[in-house]
Amino acid sequence: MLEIQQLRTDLENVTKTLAKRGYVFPTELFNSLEAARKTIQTHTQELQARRNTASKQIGHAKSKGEDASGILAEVADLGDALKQAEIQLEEIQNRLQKILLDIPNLPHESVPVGSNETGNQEIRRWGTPRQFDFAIKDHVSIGEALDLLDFETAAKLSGARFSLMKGGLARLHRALAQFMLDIHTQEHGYTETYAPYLVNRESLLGTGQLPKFAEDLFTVHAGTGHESKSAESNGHSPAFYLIPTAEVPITNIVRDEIVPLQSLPLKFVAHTPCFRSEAGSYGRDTRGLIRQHQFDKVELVHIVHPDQSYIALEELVGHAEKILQKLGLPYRVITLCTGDMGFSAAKTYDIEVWLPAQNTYREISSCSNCEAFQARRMQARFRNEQGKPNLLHTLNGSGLAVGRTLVAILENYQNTDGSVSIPDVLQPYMNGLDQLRISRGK
RNA sequence: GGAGAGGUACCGAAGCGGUCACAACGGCGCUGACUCGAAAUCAGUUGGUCAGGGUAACCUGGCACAUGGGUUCGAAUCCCAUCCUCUCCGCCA
Repeated sequence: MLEIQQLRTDLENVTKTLAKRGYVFPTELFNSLEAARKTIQTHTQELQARRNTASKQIGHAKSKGEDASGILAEVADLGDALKQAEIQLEEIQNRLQKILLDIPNLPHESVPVGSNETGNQEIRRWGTPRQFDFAIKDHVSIGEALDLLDFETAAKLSGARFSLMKGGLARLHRALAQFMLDIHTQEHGYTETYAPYLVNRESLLGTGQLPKFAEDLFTVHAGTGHESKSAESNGHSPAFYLIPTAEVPITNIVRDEIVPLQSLPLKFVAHTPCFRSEAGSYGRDTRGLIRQHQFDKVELVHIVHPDQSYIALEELVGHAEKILQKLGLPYRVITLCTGDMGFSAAKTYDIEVWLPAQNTYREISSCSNCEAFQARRMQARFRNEQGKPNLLHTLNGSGLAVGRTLVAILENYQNTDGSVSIPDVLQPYMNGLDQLRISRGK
Protein backbone atom coordinates (compact mmCIF):
# COMPACT_ATOMS: atom_id res chain seq x y z
CA MET A 1 0.00 0.00 0.00
CA LEU A 2 1.22 3.47 -0.79
CA GLU A 3 0.97 6.36 1.61
CA ILE A 4 -2.21 8.28 0.93
CA GLN A 5 -0.39 11.51 1.77
CA GLN A 6 1.89 10.88 -1.16
CA LEU A 7 -1.10 10.48 -3.46
CA ARG A 8 -2.58 13.73 -2.22
CA THR A 9 0.52 15.82 -2.52
CA ASP A 10 2.48 14.21 -5.33
CA LEU A 11 -0.09 12.46 -7.48
CA GLU A 12 1.53 13.36 -10.79
CA ASN A 13 4.84 11.72 -9.94
CA VAL A 14 3.16 8.70 -8.42
CA THR A 15 1.06 8.04 -11.50
CA LYS A 16 4.12 8.48 -13.71
CA THR A 17 6.12 6.00 -11.66
CA LEU A 18 3.23 3.54 -11.62
CA ALA A 19 2.89 3.85 -15.37
CA LYS A 20 6.41 2.44 -15.65
CA ARG A 21 5.06 -0.86 -14.44
CA GLY A 22 2.02 -0.65 -16.66
CA TYR A 23 -0.39 0.43 -13.94
CA VAL A 24 -2.97 3.00 -14.91
CA PHE A 25 -3.93 5.01 -11.87
CA PRO A 26 -7.59 6.12 -11.78
CA THR A 27 -6.74 9.77 -11.26
CA GLU A 28 -10.18 11.28 -11.84
CA LEU A 29 -11.97 8.82 -9.61
CA PHE A 30 -9.39 9.30 -6.90
CA ASN A 31 -9.55 13.07 -7.03
CA SER A 32 -13.32 13.20 -6.87
CA LEU A 33 -13.42 10.73 -3.98
CA GLU A 34 -10.76 12.70 -2.17
CA ALA A 35 -12.65 15.95 -2.58
CA ALA A 36 -15.82 14.34 -1.27
CA ARG A 37 -13.91 12.74 1.58
CA LYS A 38 -12.51 16.04 2.68
CA THR A 39 -15.84 17.85 2.97
CA ILE A 40 -17.68 14.92 4.49
CA GLN A 41 -14.94 14.12 6.97
CA THR A 42 -14.68 17.72 8.16
CA HIS A 43 -18.45 17.91 8.46
CA THR A 44 -18.64 14.63 10.38
CA GLN A 45 -15.96 15.68 12.80
CA GLU A 46 -17.74 18.97 13.46
CA LEU A 47 -20.95 17.12 14.31
CA GLN A 48 -19.05 14.76 16.56
CA ALA A 49 -17.43 17.66 18.37
CA ARG A 50 -20.84 19.25 18.93
CA ARG A 51 -22.28 16.03 20.28
CA ASN A 52 -19.33 15.58 22.62
CA THR A 53 -19.53 19.05 24.14
CA ALA A 54 -23.31 18.89 24.48
CA SER A 55 -23.19 15.52 26.19
CA LYS A 56 -20.54 16.77 28.53
CA GLN A 57 -22.74 19.74 29.42
CA ILE A 58 -25.67 17.47 30.11
CA GLY A 59 -23.50 15.38 32.36
CA HIS A 60 -22.35 18.42 34.30
CA ALA A 61 -25.87 19.79 34.65
CA LYS A 62 -27.34 16.49 35.82
CA SER A 63 -24.61 15.90 38.37
CA LYS A 64 -25.45 19.29 39.89
CA GLY A 65 -29.15 18.52 39.77
CA GLU A 66 -29.81 21.28 37.24
CA ASP A 67 -32.28 21.18 34.39
CA ALA A 68 -30.75 19.93 31.15
CA SER A 69 -33.82 19.92 28.95
CA GLY A 70 -32.62 22.97 26.99
CA ILE A 71 -29.46 21.28 25.80
CA LEU A 72 -31.28 18.00 25.28
CA ALA A 73 -33.67 19.67 22.86
CA GLU A 74 -30.79 21.32 21.07
CA VAL A 75 -29.11 17.99 20.51
CA ALA A 76 -32.25 16.06 19.62
CA ASP A 77 -31.82 15.95 15.85
CA LEU A 78 -28.03 15.88 15.93
CA GLY A 79 -28.02 12.11 16.20
CA ASP A 80 -29.65 11.45 12.85
CA ALA A 81 -27.50 13.95 10.99
CA LEU A 82 -24.39 12.51 12.55
CA LYS A 83 -25.31 8.94 11.77
CA GLN A 84 -25.95 9.83 8.16
CA ALA A 85 -22.66 11.69 7.86
CA GLU A 86 -20.79 8.79 9.41
CA ILE A 87 -22.31 6.30 6.99
CA GLN A 88 -21.45 8.51 4.03
CA LEU A 89 -17.90 8.97 5.26
CA GLU A 90 -17.41 5.26 5.80
CA GLU A 91 -18.57 4.49 2.30
CA ILE A 92 -16.17 7.00 0.77
CA GLN A 93 -13.29 5.77 2.94
CA ASN A 94 -14.02 2.20 1.89
CA ARG A 95 -13.92 3.11 -1.77
CA LEU A 96 -10.64 4.98 -1.30
CA GLN A 97 -9.22 2.09 0.68
CA LYS A 98 -10.17 -0.30 -2.09
CA ILE A 99 -8.30 1.80 -4.65
CA LEU A 100 -5.34 2.00 -2.32
CA LEU A 101 -5.18 -1.76 -1.74
CA ASP A 102 -5.12 -2.37 -5.49
CA ILE A 103 -2.15 -0.13 -6.26
CA PRO A 104 1.16 -1.97 -6.68
CA ASN A 105 4.37 -0.76 -5.09
CA LEU A 106 6.43 1.99 -6.66
CA PRO A 107 9.53 0.60 -8.36
CA HIS A 108 12.87 1.75 -6.98
CA GLU A 109 14.71 4.20 -9.20
CA SER A 110 17.43 1.64 -9.92
CA VAL A 111 14.94 -0.76 -11.52
CA PRO A 112 15.18 -0.96 -15.32
CA VAL A 113 12.05 0.18 -17.13
CA GLY A 114 10.36 -2.40 -19.31
CA SER A 115 6.96 -3.82 -20.03
CA ASN A 116 7.73 -7.56 -19.82
CA GLU A 117 10.47 -10.10 -19.12
CA THR A 118 12.46 -8.99 -22.15
CA GLY A 119 13.27 -5.84 -20.22
CA ASN A 120 14.98 -7.72 -17.40
CA GLN A 121 18.70 -7.16 -16.91
CA GLU A 122 21.23 -9.88 -16.30
CA ILE A 123 23.75 -8.70 -13.75
CA ARG A 124 26.01 -11.71 -13.20
CA ARG A 125 26.58 -15.38 -13.94
CA TRP A 126 28.17 -18.05 -11.83
CA GLY A 127 29.48 -21.42 -12.99
CA THR A 128 29.80 -22.93 -16.42
CA PRO A 129 27.10 -25.19 -17.83
CA ARG A 130 28.45 -28.70 -18.16
CA GLN A 131 29.14 -30.15 -21.61
CA PHE A 132 27.49 -33.54 -22.03
CA ASP A 133 28.95 -36.18 -24.34
CA PHE A 134 25.70 -38.15 -24.42
CA ALA A 135 22.08 -37.45 -25.21
CA ILE A 136 20.70 -35.79 -22.10
CA LYS A 137 17.26 -36.42 -20.63
CA ASP A 138 14.99 -34.03 -18.79
CA HIS A 139 14.23 -34.54 -15.10
CA VAL A 140 10.94 -36.33 -15.79
CA SER A 141 12.58 -39.00 -17.93
CA ILE A 142 15.41 -39.36 -15.46
CA GLY A 143 13.10 -39.68 -12.45
CA GLU A 144 10.66 -42.03 -14.10
CA ALA A 145 13.42 -44.24 -15.50
CA LEU A 146 14.78 -44.59 -11.96
CA ASP A 147 11.26 -45.42 -10.79
CA LEU A 148 11.48 -42.62 -8.25
CA LEU A 149 9.09 -40.10 -9.78
CA ASP A 150 5.47 -40.89 -10.58
CA PHE A 151 3.08 -38.32 -11.98
CA GLU A 152 0.39 -40.82 -12.96
CA THR A 153 -0.18 -41.97 -9.43
CA ALA A 154 -0.11 -38.38 -8.23
CA ALA A 155 -2.83 -37.58 -10.75
CA LYS A 156 -4.89 -40.47 -9.40
CA LEU A 157 -4.50 -39.18 -5.86
CA SER A 158 -5.14 -35.51 -6.56
CA GLY A 159 -5.11 -34.50 -10.21
CA ALA A 160 -2.85 -32.64 -12.55
CA ARG A 161 0.07 -30.58 -11.25
CA PHE A 162 0.82 -32.87 -8.34
CA SER A 163 3.77 -35.19 -7.91
CA LEU A 164 4.75 -38.35 -6.09
CA MET A 165 8.38 -38.99 -5.24
CA LYS A 166 9.77 -42.17 -3.78
CA GLY A 167 12.91 -43.67 -2.37
CA GLY A 168 16.16 -41.85 -2.96
CA LEU A 169 14.46 -38.99 -4.75
CA ALA A 170 12.08 -38.29 -1.88
CA ARG A 171 15.06 -38.44 0.41
CA LEU A 172 17.07 -36.11 -1.81
CA HIS A 173 14.15 -33.69 -1.67
CA ARG A 174 14.24 -33.83 2.13
CA ALA A 175 18.04 -33.59 2.13
CA LEU A 176 17.89 -30.39 0.11
CA ALA A 177 15.52 -28.70 2.52
CA GLN A 178 17.63 -29.76 5.51
CA PHE A 179 20.79 -28.59 3.82
CA MET A 180 19.35 -25.18 3.00
CA LEU A 181 18.00 -24.71 6.53
CA ASP A 182 21.35 -25.66 8.02
CA ILE A 183 23.31 -23.25 5.85
CA HIS A 184 20.95 -20.35 6.49
CA THR A 185 20.77 -20.88 10.23
CA GLN A 186 24.42 -21.79 10.80
CA GLU A 187 26.24 -19.66 8.27
CA HIS A 188 23.87 -16.80 7.50
CA GLY A 189 22.39 -16.08 10.92
CA TYR A 190 18.71 -16.77 10.31
CA THR A 191 16.26 -17.86 12.97
CA GLU A 192 14.56 -21.09 12.00
CA THR A 193 10.78 -20.92 12.20
CA TYR A 194 7.91 -23.31 11.93
CA ALA A 195 4.72 -21.50 10.99
CA PRO A 196 1.10 -22.21 10.03
CA TYR A 197 0.35 -23.40 6.50
CA LEU A 198 -3.19 -22.08 6.79
CA VAL A 199 -3.55 -18.36 7.32
CA ASN A 200 -6.37 -15.87 7.65
CA ARG A 201 -7.41 -13.12 5.30
CA GLU A 202 -5.67 -10.37 7.26
CA SER A 203 -2.29 -12.00 6.77
CA LEU A 204 -2.75 -12.18 3.01
CA LEU A 205 -3.91 -8.57 2.91
CA GLY A 206 -0.78 -7.68 4.84
CA THR A 207 1.67 -9.15 2.36
CA GLY A 208 -0.38 -8.10 -0.68
CA GLN A 209 -1.76 -11.37 -2.09
CA LEU A 210 -5.26 -10.14 -1.26
CA PRO A 211 -7.52 -8.61 -2.31
CA LYS A 212 -6.20 -8.62 -5.86
CA PHE A 213 -4.94 -12.16 -6.37
CA ALA A 214 -7.56 -14.31 -4.69
CA GLU A 215 -7.83 -16.59 -7.72
CA ASP A 216 -4.23 -17.74 -7.18
CA LEU A 217 -5.00 -19.07 -3.73
CA PHE A 218 -6.53 -22.28 -2.41
CA THR A 219 -9.12 -21.81 0.29
CA VAL A 220 -10.14 -24.01 3.16
CA HIS A 221 -13.63 -24.01 4.61
CA ALA A 222 -14.47 -25.25 8.06
CA GLY A 223 -15.88 -28.75 7.97
CA THR A 224 -19.58 -29.30 8.43
CA GLY A 225 -19.45 -33.07 8.35
CA HIS A 226 -21.85 -33.04 5.43
CA GLU A 227 -20.39 -32.93 1.98
CA SER A 228 -23.55 -31.66 0.37
CA LYS A 229 -23.93 -28.91 2.92
CA SER A 230 -20.35 -27.77 2.77
CA ALA A 231 -19.86 -24.12 3.56
CA GLU A 232 -18.28 -23.74 0.15
CA SER A 233 -21.59 -24.16 -1.59
CA ASN A 234 -23.23 -21.76 0.83
CA GLY A 235 -21.00 -18.99 -0.38
CA HIS A 236 -19.42 -18.40 3.01
CA SER A 237 -16.06 -16.76 3.04
CA PRO A 238 -13.22 -19.18 3.60
CA ALA A 239 -12.04 -19.92 7.11
CA PHE A 240 -8.45 -20.16 5.92
CA TYR A 241 -6.21 -19.84 2.92
CA LEU A 242 -3.38 -22.23 2.11
CA ILE A 243 -0.15 -20.28 2.05
CA PRO A 244 1.25 -19.63 -1.45
CA THR A 245 4.63 -18.98 0.17
CA ALA A 246 6.06 -18.88 3.68
CA GLU A 247 6.55 -15.17 3.09
CA VAL A 248 2.94 -14.77 4.23
CA PRO A 249 3.03 -16.26 7.74
CA ILE A 250 6.64 -15.22 8.39
CA THR A 251 6.35 -11.58 7.35
CA ASN A 252 3.07 -11.29 9.25
CA ILE A 253 4.91 -12.12 12.46
CA VAL A 254 5.43 -8.37 12.81
CA ARG A 255 1.91 -7.35 11.77
CA ASP A 256 0.45 -4.87 14.29
CA GLU A 257 3.67 -4.94 16.26
CA ILE A 258 6.07 -2.22 17.33
CA VAL A 259 9.50 -3.81 17.30
CA PRO A 260 12.22 -2.34 19.53
CA LEU A 261 15.03 -0.75 17.53
CA GLN A 262 17.74 -2.90 19.07
CA SER A 263 16.13 -6.15 17.94
CA LEU A 264 16.54 -5.23 14.26
CA PRO A 265 17.26 -6.73 11.84
CA LEU A 266 15.05 -9.79 12.18
CA LYS A 267 16.02 -12.64 9.87
CA PHE A 268 13.78 -15.68 9.60
CA VAL A 269 14.03 -18.85 7.55
CA ALA A 270 11.25 -21.37 7.15
CA HIS A 271 10.79 -24.54 5.15
CA THR A 272 7.14 -24.97 4.17
CA PRO A 273 5.00 -26.38 1.45
CA CYS A 274 3.46 -23.75 -0.81
CA PHE A 275 0.09 -24.02 -2.51
CA ARG A 276 -0.83 -22.18 -5.67
CA SER A 277 -3.83 -22.63 -7.90
CA GLU A 278 -1.76 -21.57 -10.91
CA ALA A 279 -4.86 -20.04 -12.42
CA GLY A 280 -4.00 -18.42 -15.71
CA SER A 281 -1.02 -20.66 -16.36
CA TYR A 282 -2.84 -23.41 -18.25
CA GLY A 283 -0.59 -25.10 -20.75
CA ARG A 284 2.59 -23.62 -19.27
CA ASP A 285 5.21 -25.99 -17.81
CA THR A 286 2.71 -28.81 -17.75
CA ARG A 287 5.45 -31.43 -17.82
CA GLY A 288 7.38 -32.17 -14.67
CA LEU A 289 8.02 -30.51 -11.35
CA ILE A 290 8.46 -26.94 -12.50
CA ARG A 291 4.93 -25.69 -11.89
CA GLN A 292 2.94 -27.57 -9.28
CA HIS A 293 -0.07 -26.88 -7.08
CA GLN A 294 2.03 -27.97 -4.11
CA PHE A 295 5.76 -27.48 -3.73
CA ASP A 296 8.29 -26.98 -0.98
CA LYS A 297 10.29 -23.86 -0.52
CA VAL A 298 12.83 -22.59 1.96
CA GLU A 299 11.98 -18.96 2.44
CA LEU A 300 14.11 -16.13 3.78
CA VAL A 301 12.55 -13.04 5.33
CA HIS A 302 14.26 -9.88 6.56
CA ILE A 303 12.56 -7.28 8.73
CA VAL A 304 14.82 -4.25 8.76
CA HIS A 305 15.35 -0.58 9.45
CA PRO A 306 14.39 1.46 6.35
CA ASP A 307 17.97 2.70 5.96
CA GLN A 308 19.22 -0.85 5.67
CA SER A 309 16.81 -2.48 3.24
CA TYR A 310 18.86 -2.21 0.07
CA ILE A 311 21.94 -3.53 1.82
CA ALA A 312 19.76 -6.34 3.14
CA LEU A 313 18.50 -7.11 -0.36
CA GLU A 314 22.05 -7.70 -1.60
CA GLU A 315 22.75 -9.93 1.40
CA LEU A 316 19.57 -11.86 0.82
CA VAL A 317 20.39 -12.61 -2.81
CA GLY A 318 23.89 -13.61 -1.75
CA HIS A 319 22.50 -16.09 0.75
CA ALA A 320 20.34 -17.72 -1.88
CA GLU A 321 23.24 -17.79 -4.36
CA LYS A 322 25.42 -19.47 -1.75
CA ILE A 323 23.18 -22.52 -1.83
CA LEU A 324 23.57 -22.91 -5.59
CA GLN A 325 27.31 -22.41 -5.32
CA LYS A 326 27.63 -25.11 -2.70
CA LEU A 327 25.54 -27.39 -4.88
CA GLY A 328 27.69 -26.56 -7.91
CA LEU A 329 24.72 -25.47 -9.99
CA PRO A 330 25.36 -22.74 -12.59
CA TYR A 331 23.07 -19.76 -12.37
CA ARG A 332 22.60 -16.16 -13.30
CA VAL A 333 21.11 -13.23 -11.40
CA ILE A 334 18.79 -10.81 -13.14
CA THR A 335 17.11 -7.60 -12.08
CA LEU A 336 13.44 -7.70 -12.94
CA CYS A 337 12.27 -4.71 -14.92
CA THR A 338 9.35 -2.54 -13.84
CA GLY A 339 6.84 -4.50 -15.91
CA ASP A 340 7.85 -7.93 -14.62
CA MET A 341 7.95 -7.29 -10.89
CA GLY A 342 5.47 -8.64 -8.38
CA PHE A 343 2.78 -6.48 -6.83
CA SER A 344 4.49 -5.72 -3.51
CA ALA A 345 8.08 -5.37 -4.68
CA ALA A 346 10.04 -2.17 -5.13
CA LYS A 347 12.99 -4.13 -6.49
CA THR A 348 13.42 -7.79 -7.30
CA TYR A 349 16.36 -10.00 -8.20
CA ASP A 350 15.58 -13.35 -9.72
CA ILE A 351 18.08 -16.15 -9.60
CA GLU A 352 17.83 -18.52 -12.53
CA VAL A 353 19.45 -21.94 -12.47
CA TRP A 354 20.80 -23.67 -15.54
CA LEU A 355 18.57 -26.48 -16.78
CA PRO A 356 20.43 -28.40 -19.50
CA ALA A 357 17.38 -30.22 -20.85
CA GLN A 358 15.66 -26.90 -21.46
CA ASN A 359 18.95 -25.39 -22.56
CA THR A 360 18.12 -22.31 -20.57
CA TYR A 361 18.13 -20.63 -17.18
CA ARG A 362 14.94 -21.01 -15.15
CA GLU A 363 13.79 -19.10 -12.08
CA ILE A 364 14.70 -20.81 -8.82
CA SER A 365 14.58 -17.84 -6.46
CA SER A 366 13.01 -14.43 -6.33
CA CYS A 367 14.35 -11.90 -3.83
CA SER A 368 12.44 -8.69 -3.24
CA ASN A 369 12.66 -5.56 -1.21
CA CYS A 370 9.09 -4.46 -0.50
CA GLU A 371 10.27 -1.38 1.38
CA ALA A 372 7.35 -0.13 3.54
CA PHE A 373 4.66 -1.41 1.17
CA GLN A 374 3.79 -4.49 3.20
CA ALA A 375 4.65 -2.85 6.51
CA ARG A 376 2.09 -0.11 5.85
CA ARG A 377 -0.60 -2.68 5.14
CA MET A 378 0.42 -4.65 8.22
CA GLN A 379 1.11 -1.68 10.50
CA ALA A 380 4.47 -3.29 11.19
CA ARG A 381 6.60 -0.73 12.94
CA PHE A 382 9.67 -0.16 15.03
CA ARG A 383 10.47 2.49 17.59
CA ASN A 384 12.96 4.81 15.94
CA GLU A 385 15.91 6.71 17.37
CA GLN A 386 13.51 9.43 18.61
CA GLY A 387 11.26 6.88 20.28
CA LYS A 388 8.51 7.31 17.66
CA PRO A 389 6.90 4.43 15.76
CA ASN A 390 8.06 4.12 12.15
CA LEU A 391 7.23 1.67 9.40
CA LEU A 392 9.66 -1.18 8.90
CA HIS A 393 10.96 -2.45 5.60
CA THR A 394 10.32 -6.07 4.67
CA LEU A 395 12.17 -8.34 2.29
CA ASN A 396 11.68 -11.89 1.21
CA GLY A 397 13.40 -14.36 -1.03
CA SER A 398 13.48 -18.03 -1.83
CA GLY A 399 16.51 -19.78 -0.54
CA LEU A 400 15.56 -21.87 -2.57
CA ALA A 401 12.56 -23.47 -4.20
CA VAL A 402 13.19 -27.09 -3.24
CA GLY A 403 11.42 -28.82 -6.13
CA ARG A 404 13.15 -26.76 -8.76
CA THR A 405 16.51 -27.31 -7.08
CA LEU A 406 15.80 -31.01 -7.26
CA VAL A 407 15.08 -30.66 -10.98
CA ALA A 408 18.37 -28.83 -11.46
CA ILE A 409 20.31 -31.56 -9.66
CA LEU A 410 18.69 -34.35 -11.65
CA GLU A 411 19.45 -32.67 -14.93
CA ASN A 412 22.90 -31.23 -14.19
CA TYR A 413 24.20 -34.31 -12.38
CA GLN A 414 22.82 -36.97 -14.70
CA ASN A 415 25.13 -39.68 -16.00
CA THR A 416 25.16 -41.59 -19.25
CA ASP A 417 23.88 -44.78 -17.57
CA GLY A 418 20.78 -43.00 -16.29
CA SER A 419 22.07 -42.60 -12.75
CA VAL A 420 22.36 -39.24 -11.00
CA SER A 421 25.34 -38.21 -8.91
CA ILE A 422 24.64 -36.58 -5.60
CA PRO A 423 26.52 -33.33 -4.89
CA ASP A 424 29.18 -33.75 -2.18
CA VAL A 425 27.53 -31.35 0.25
CA LEU A 426 24.32 -33.40 0.21
CA GLN A 427 25.86 -36.81 0.76
CA PRO A 428 25.97 -36.46 4.55
CA TYR A 429 22.21 -35.88 4.38
CA MET A 430 21.80 -39.00 2.22
CA ASN A 431 23.42 -41.42 4.61
CA GLY A 432 26.56 -41.26 2.47
CA LEU A 433 24.80 -42.24 -0.75
CA ASP A 434 26.63 -40.81 -3.75
CA GLN A 435 24.31 -41.78 -6.61
CA LEU A 436 20.68 -42.36 -7.40
CA ARG A 437 20.55 -45.46 -9.57
CA ILE A 438 18.16 -48.18 -10.63
CA SER A 439 17.27 -50.47 -7.74
CA ARG A 440 14.05 -52.22 -8.46
CA GLY A 441 11.36 -52.06 -5.83
CA LYS A 442 13.15 -49.51 -3.69
C1' G B 1 -17.20 -30.41 22.67
C1' G B 2 -18.59 -28.75 28.24
C1' A B 3 -17.69 -25.15 32.53
C1' G B 4 -15.37 -20.77 34.20
C1' A B 5 -12.12 -16.28 33.83
C1' G B 6 -10.35 -12.61 30.76
C1' G B 7 -8.91 -9.14 26.17
C1' U B 8 -7.86 -1.21 28.32
C1' A B 9 -1.28 2.60 25.88
C1' C B 10 5.41 -0.40 24.54
C1' C B 11 4.44 -4.01 28.96
C1' G B 12 1.63 -4.98 33.62
C1' A B 13 -2.78 -3.07 35.57
C1' A B 14 -7.10 0.24 37.80
C1' G B 15 -11.74 1.99 36.13
C1' C B 16 -17.50 -1.19 35.37
C1' G B 17 -23.32 4.78 32.35
C1' G B 18 -21.57 11.42 32.42
C1' U B 19 -16.99 15.14 36.78
C1' C B 20 -10.71 8.61 35.98
C1' A B 21 -9.06 8.22 28.26
C1' C B 22 -5.99 15.31 28.53
C1' A B 23 -6.31 6.50 30.73
C1' A B 24 -5.09 6.16 37.97
C1' C B 25 -0.92 3.20 39.83
C1' G B 26 3.59 0.34 38.44
C1' G B 27 7.40 -0.87 34.89
C1' C B 28 9.91 0.54 30.27
C1' G B 29 11.65 4.88 27.44
C1' C B 30 13.46 9.96 27.48
C1' U B 31 15.46 14.47 30.26
C1' G B 32 17.80 16.38 34.55
C1' A B 33 20.27 15.89 39.56
C1' C B 34 23.90 13.02 42.32
C1' U B 35 28.70 10.47 40.23
C1' C B 36 35.30 10.71 37.39
C1' G B 37 31.77 7.39 34.75
C1' A B 38 28.09 3.69 35.50
C1' A B 39 24.63 1.22 38.69
C1' A B 40 21.40 2.43 42.52
C1' U B 41 18.59 6.62 44.18
C1' C B 42 15.83 11.24 43.57
C1' A B 43 13.08 14.83 40.37
C1' G B 44 10.59 15.80 35.84
C1' U B 45 8.31 14.12 31.36
C1' U B 46 6.25 11.72 27.01
C1' G B 47 4.22 7.67 24.57
C1' G B 48 -1.35 5.18 19.25
C1' U B 49 -3.95 7.04 15.00
C1' C B 50 -6.72 10.28 11.47
C1' A B 51 -8.26 15.01 9.67
C1' G B 52 -7.92 20.45 9.23
C1' G B 53 -4.50 24.62 9.59
C1' G B 54 1.01 26.20 9.59
C1' U B 55 7.52 26.48 6.16
C1' A B 56 8.22 24.71 10.99
C1' A B 57 8.54 23.33 16.23
C1' C B 58 3.23 23.50 16.99
C1' C B 59 -2.18 24.50 17.23
C1' U B 60 -7.43 22.72 16.78
C1' G B 61 -10.60 18.74 16.47
C1' G B 62 -11.90 13.54 15.60
C1' C B 63 -11.13 8.31 16.41
C1' A B 64 -9.13 4.29 19.41
C1' C B 65 -10.90 0.32 25.93
C1' A B 66 -10.42 -7.46 21.21
C1' U B 67 -13.87 -6.96 16.54
C1' G B 68 -18.74 -5.75 14.61
C1' G B 69 -23.68 -4.31 15.75
C1' G B 70 -27.49 -2.36 19.35
C1' U B 71 -29.68 0.68 23.61
C1' U B 72 -28.76 6.05 25.24
C1' C B 73 -28.52 13.05 24.77
C1' G B 74 -23.97 10.33 26.40
C1' A B 75 -20.97 3.45 26.50
C1' A B 76 -14.55 0.87 28.48
C1' U B 77 -18.92 0.42 31.62
C1' C B 78 -25.58 -2.19 29.71
C1' C B 79 -27.42 -5.81 25.58
C1' C B 80 -26.39 -9.14 21.13
C1' A B 81 -23.01 -11.63 17.76
C1' U B 82 -18.09 -13.00 16.44
C1' C B 83 -12.74 -13.68 17.23
C1' C B 84 -8.76 -14.59 20.48
C1' U B 85 -6.17 -15.85 25.32
C1' C B 86 -5.97 -18.48 30.03
C1' U B 87 -7.75 -22.43 33.76
C1' C B 88 -10.40 -27.04 34.55
C1' C B 89 -13.04 -31.35 32.29
C1' G B 90 -13.82 -34.50 27.92
C1' C B 91 -11.77 -36.19 23.25
C1' C B 92 -7.46 -36.72 20.40
C1' A B 93 -1.83 -37.42 16.63
